[in-house]
Amino acid sequence: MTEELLDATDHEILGLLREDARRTLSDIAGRVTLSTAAVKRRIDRLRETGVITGFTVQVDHAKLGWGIEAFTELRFVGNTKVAEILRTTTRMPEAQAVFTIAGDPDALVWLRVRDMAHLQKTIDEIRRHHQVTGTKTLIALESWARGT
Amino acid sequence: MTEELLDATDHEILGLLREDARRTLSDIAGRVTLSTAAVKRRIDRLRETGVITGFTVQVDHAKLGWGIEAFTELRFVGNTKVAEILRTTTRMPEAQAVFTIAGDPDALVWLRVRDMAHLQKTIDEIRRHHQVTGTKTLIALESWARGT
DNA sequence: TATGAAACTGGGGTGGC
DNA sequence: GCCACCCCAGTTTCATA
Repeated sequence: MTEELLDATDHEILGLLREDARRTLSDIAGRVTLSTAAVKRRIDRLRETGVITGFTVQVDHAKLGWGIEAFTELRFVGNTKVAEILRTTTRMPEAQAVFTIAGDPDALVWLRVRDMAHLQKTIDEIRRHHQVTGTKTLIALESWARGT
Repeated sequence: MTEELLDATDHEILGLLREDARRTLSDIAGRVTLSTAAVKRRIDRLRETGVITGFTVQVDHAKLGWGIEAFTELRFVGNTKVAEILRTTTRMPEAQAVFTIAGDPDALVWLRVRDMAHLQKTIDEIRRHHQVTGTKTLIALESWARGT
């Protein structure tokens, strides 16, 4: 992993795909001045080497009725296992991302919920699954995420 | 927005596309027992109504050499405008997401960087752009995000 | 208003250069 | 890396309940 896997053209292609993963090969080829076959080979290689891990849709969660975003900082008793935290929280549909932290707090969970009652229920559920000594929840006023 | 926009089949289709946005129409059609034309119409409608906002690739940032994730909590002087925070941070390639918060801290920035020196530089840059009274940075040991 | 069947079109897969 | 071919996915149309 010390050697550089990608050249400038690969990065260009990655950028174009991040903007719109459904671009056709010829569209990309035109923009990076390569042939479609060449572009295809590069994309295939990006997938094989694991740089590209998949393709998804971007969804407007507010339109689905999940309009509230929050962060919950978690503090645990000393012997709680990091893997355990990830395992239980990642199963919750409300969890968008989970980070285990070096320091205080011990973990950070990005939540997306329908309303405040739902948020309350979700935090309670997290507390129930772990030996949580304390939580602090930050409610987002506005948010932005790369690629939306 | 009070009425339910989507039925069960729409949610099913959304779920399939989130797993893999490059599924063919006939693949989806087979799984939800509809014709390709019907599936296409539903996906088109999801795009028109803004539920689906786009299609992207999922990238393994560690493979690109951006292996470190961190959160920076920001505190500002009273008169700092929320819009201003979003505007400047979202331009930084290191920022993955930005949240303005009701309470303390005032904002939360999810960063992805190459190494500790890069993290330091990035935090410095954020501080330079705002009337920041304080920052606290949490470095992630492990992370998980929905759809990876 | 939503569906399914079928015809049309254009992009992706492949192999030769 | 380029070009040309073929096939299939995506799209459109139309009849239907």
